[in-house]
Amino acid sequence: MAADVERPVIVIVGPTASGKTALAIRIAQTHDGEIICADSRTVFQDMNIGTAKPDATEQAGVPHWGLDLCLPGERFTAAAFQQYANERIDDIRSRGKLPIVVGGTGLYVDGLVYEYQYPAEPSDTDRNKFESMSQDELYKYCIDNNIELPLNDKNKRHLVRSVVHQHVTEQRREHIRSDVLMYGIAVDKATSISRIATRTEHMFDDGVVDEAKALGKKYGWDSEAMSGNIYPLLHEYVQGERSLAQAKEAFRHRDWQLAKRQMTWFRRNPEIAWGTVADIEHRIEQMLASG
RNA sequence: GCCAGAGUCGUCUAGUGGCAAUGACAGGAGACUGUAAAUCUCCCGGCUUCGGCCUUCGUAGGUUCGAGUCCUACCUCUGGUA
Repeated sequence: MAADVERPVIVIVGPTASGKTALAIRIAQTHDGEIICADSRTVFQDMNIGTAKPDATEQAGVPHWGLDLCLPGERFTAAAFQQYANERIDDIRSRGKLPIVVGGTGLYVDGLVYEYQYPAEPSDTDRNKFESMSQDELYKYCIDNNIELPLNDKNKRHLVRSVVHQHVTEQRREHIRSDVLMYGIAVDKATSISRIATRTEHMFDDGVVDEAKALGKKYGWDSEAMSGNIYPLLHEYVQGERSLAQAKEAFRHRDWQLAKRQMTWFRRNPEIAWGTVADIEHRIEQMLASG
């Protein structure tokens, strides 16, 4: 047991299309590892091509966790991910394997790595009540009930949080799990854009459009899970509001914007060791060899 | 050739005498603790001792205290027409 605890949790982050998955798989293959995906979209079943979820052959025999955990339309939260990931880590270690967390969802990664203390969740009806209120109403509710406003009081989701967990203020990122090693894949703009372009073509060839159509039909285009970057524009394409070329262009653009937002999140994290895929692979190899 | 209309910040766009000039998109920075590929905040002509200063709305003139807005000419584009 003690020996297991010594094994680090390797966390690999990076923007979309940076090559994290392939890197993680290589590490896992050579070091008897198992992958936990920290991704808020691949948790959904049926969303495969559009989320760049690795399929069975791509997984190359490496166990992947965190995929297909729920149905689009179901609620899957950062807190749920934290709990799930911790269970997986414990399980993987108990079997003597190396846990590798791979993620593009900053909140999921932070929740796990900084051990966010999620306050007790109120009943669904309470939460639903507040979520059905408008931003203005929530703002007023805070004022009227003397509830501390969030930093960003125009952000509905943050307002809901303030109302639901009145006055709960957390210590922000004060400590990090001691058993975690974080690596970030740094990609320059030109490379990122060209990788995204290539992947976009592959996704269209693989049938993202048909997949999106099926998803729209089955779960509704307005489903929260379908709010992800690419689906609204695919919806427009399916309805004939834009040409294939325009759809692809918009697709690449949205993906690139996502990549930038992801980087904004990761950049602030001082624990991340940045480098190219080769750099990181090398460093991880060395660390594992000496450790 | 003539008649009409149009030329505004990277793009589209508001603006008919008080404007560094509307909105959107793009771009940049940032936030983020229960759906985060979400949602939201700030910046976005230049300079600034932050009070301002300078340069801008096709080009060149003109009228006016004052012009993106009015007048003249020219250039370009779009419709119409011997």
